[in-house]
Amino acid sequence: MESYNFSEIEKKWQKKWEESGCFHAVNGSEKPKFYALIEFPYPSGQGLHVGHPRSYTALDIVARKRRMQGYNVLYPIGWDAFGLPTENFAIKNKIHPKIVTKNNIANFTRQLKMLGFSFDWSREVNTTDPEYYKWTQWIFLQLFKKGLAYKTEMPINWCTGCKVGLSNEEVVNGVCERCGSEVVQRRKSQWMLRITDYAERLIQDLDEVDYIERVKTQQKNWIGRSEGAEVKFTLTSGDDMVVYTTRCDTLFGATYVVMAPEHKLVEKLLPTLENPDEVRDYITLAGKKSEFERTELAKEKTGVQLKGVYAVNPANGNKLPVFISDYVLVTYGTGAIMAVPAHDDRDWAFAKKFDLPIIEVVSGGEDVQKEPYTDVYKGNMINSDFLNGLSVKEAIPTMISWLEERGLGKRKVNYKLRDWLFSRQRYWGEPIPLVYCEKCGWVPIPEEELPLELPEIEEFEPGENGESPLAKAYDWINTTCPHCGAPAKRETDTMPQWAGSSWYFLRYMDPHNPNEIASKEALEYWSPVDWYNGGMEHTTLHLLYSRFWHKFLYDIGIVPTKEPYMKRTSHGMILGENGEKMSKSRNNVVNPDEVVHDFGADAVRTFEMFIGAFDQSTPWSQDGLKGCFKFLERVWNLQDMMTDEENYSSDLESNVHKTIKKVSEDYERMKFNTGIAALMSLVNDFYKKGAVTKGEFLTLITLLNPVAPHMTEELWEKYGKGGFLSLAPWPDYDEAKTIDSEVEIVIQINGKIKDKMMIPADLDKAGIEKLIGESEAVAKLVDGKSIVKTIVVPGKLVNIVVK
RNA sequence: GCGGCUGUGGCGGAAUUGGCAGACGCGCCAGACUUAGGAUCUGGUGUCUACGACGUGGGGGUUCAAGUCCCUUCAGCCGCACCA
Repeated sequence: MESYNFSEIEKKWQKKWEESGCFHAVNGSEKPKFYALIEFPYPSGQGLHVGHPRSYTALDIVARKRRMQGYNVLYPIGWDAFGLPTENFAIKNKIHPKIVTKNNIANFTRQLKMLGFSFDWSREVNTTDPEYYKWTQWIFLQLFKKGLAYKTEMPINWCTGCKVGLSNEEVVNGVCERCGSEVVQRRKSQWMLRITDYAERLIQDLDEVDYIERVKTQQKNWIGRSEGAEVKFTLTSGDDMVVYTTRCDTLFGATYVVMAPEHKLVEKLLPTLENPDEVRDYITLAGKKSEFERTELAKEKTGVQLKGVYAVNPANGNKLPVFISDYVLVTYGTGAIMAVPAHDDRDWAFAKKFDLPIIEVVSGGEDVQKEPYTDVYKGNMINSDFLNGLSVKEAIPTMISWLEERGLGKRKVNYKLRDWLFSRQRYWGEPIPLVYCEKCGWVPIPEEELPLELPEIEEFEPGENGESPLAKAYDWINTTCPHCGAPAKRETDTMPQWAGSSWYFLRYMDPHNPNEIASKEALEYWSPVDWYNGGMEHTTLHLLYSRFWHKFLYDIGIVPTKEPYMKRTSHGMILGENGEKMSKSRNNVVNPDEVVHDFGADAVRTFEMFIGAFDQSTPWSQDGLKGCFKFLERVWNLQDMMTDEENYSSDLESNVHKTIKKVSEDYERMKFNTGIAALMSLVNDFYKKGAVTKGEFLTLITLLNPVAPHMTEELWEKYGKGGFLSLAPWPDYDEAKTIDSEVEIVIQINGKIKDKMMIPADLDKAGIEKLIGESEAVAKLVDGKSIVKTIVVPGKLVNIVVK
């Protein structure tokens, strides 16, 4: 027997799989479908990270197993290739981003193929391919036509390094998520998508899908639904000021009101105030601060009273002072609040600083002059007129009804979610397919003109004034209005990277269709994605955005399901050997090329699955990888002790059936580490015995195939039943044979283990008790003490409680 | 501050419904085979004051029985962060 030459074997089978097209999914098949999806990678210049194969191998195992179980499996791959790193690299090195992307994709392709994933490469998509982004643009046009895309001037987060507007999500601790430069506020006209219209459905429909709980929680937290009420306060100036509150039960405890500095009413009131200059100064100051600074300085509350005006508390007619303060956000609720310092931390801090009254209206706390009492739904109402004595839970609806009857307020649901900033002043993104005409306004380009391709330009740098690089492509910009024919200009902003990844899973279903996103039949057959695995870092934004687009496509009759993904799981990170996150600066990066070269793809795949619990972060270990390589070698070397016997041997039969069951279940539950451990145990059993039957060996390599496909294909070719092992049937097990006839039970005295005993597995409680009663060993253990009681757990243990 | 996750041998980690803590792997120790071994095979390996006792971050509780359930506390990681 020749030794295990993994590099030769792996090349051989990768070639055979590719040439045969055995992993291609079939449209219009009679078989049941299974659609497994991994997050398509961003082809960065650094090449594959060892984290990528963790996710890809996991779903590869599930996909391969399902294929062997007779499913028509779609396991596709593609490239999320627009985006800033490529563009920045292009600018720095004066290479066209198109070329950079092409090179990076070539490298990623090589690396992915080297790892032997059963991707259907014939369906590869690339978000930067005009034939792909044609449909990204098409979806945008439908959003525009339905009024879900709109342009508005608004303060944006401006990255001083990338010179690009960022969404809130892309600003981390006041700096750009990508380049780390300072982010400042700027006003700019931007395209927005009305994701907020879908907020409620994005929460509600989570009930219909099988996402791991923490993903659902994160989606819900991000959308941030809150139930409360809008309450109208009339000002002494005669104006109405509406506040939003979730605690309208505390209305009697309101001792002042606050508006955001940007609130429209402030501007209006300014001329009538006693202190307009002071107020104006404060507004200017607040406007200069970035959102980060405003939140960063949260400890110290600031604000200015609008002198000369008061707000009338609708509950009791009290006149309350009116403030502006930047602790109130203009973007949430109504941009104005009623302050109840006794029962809100922020209001309390503000009241203390400005020496405002603090009135307790909910009992149950300590002295509210010393600290606010903020527990929700606890305590009873006091100092609150008709609410007195009610619990908080009762008081809220009572107050809302009272307000509604008098036209002073109404029930209101608010969301933290804001509309999606969809414009980027960048070159390397999908052009927004709209034209601005002086007469007609924003006009969509005719669908038959899609794709609107990116113009070829020389300079990709964004302008200092924040203009898109496309603004310099004069020939491209200047066009005619599709509506009236007058001279018009194209939109020069491009779409964010999220755009192409919001619908790519649909394109895989029918990737070469020139007429539609995908054919109706393909969408009907493949939708929804059965199982989507990806990183926790994408569980808020990418998932939310793509669910939003999918719901929109559902609404306009394109896709057949409300939700795109039936099941979502997440993998943990692979850390450096020192337990820290892998990074160049920490010098702990593991290069997939090197480890595959040294130990082979099968060993790397096996190790990445064996390394630890799939959803948990775990450090890399070169020794652990070696151990998995050794395991594969032990499987390979079993050839030497293999007999011709086709059946399982009688002494190991039960073991084999148990292993089939365990491995089948563990792969489905993503407990790959314990599944592989079971295979290792079985191999150890063969070694202990010094023999393995051919039947046992073939079952072993079939179970191992999804994890280590190359080596097992090679062994199947030598000993198996012909064809690809990857397409051979998954082994069955006989439930009856997984059950032992005799089991070992534990004898405990007062909960301490004293002895063990083999008994027939089907013995019931009474039978066991009888057996124990007759046992001399047990009698010795009890030794004259009186038995208080005996607990019998069939098949597990007997606990004798003695005195 | 809010939300979520995690604490188990020297290390990575196992342990359906409370029922033998430490599966499997690494590392380490010993033996076999070897000219040799950073190869391979076999055996051992939680701790201790060791025929017994103690052990799942700490403290308390429920139970015949707790890594698992309850209360409390500490530490670390991740996400959000003035959202009224």
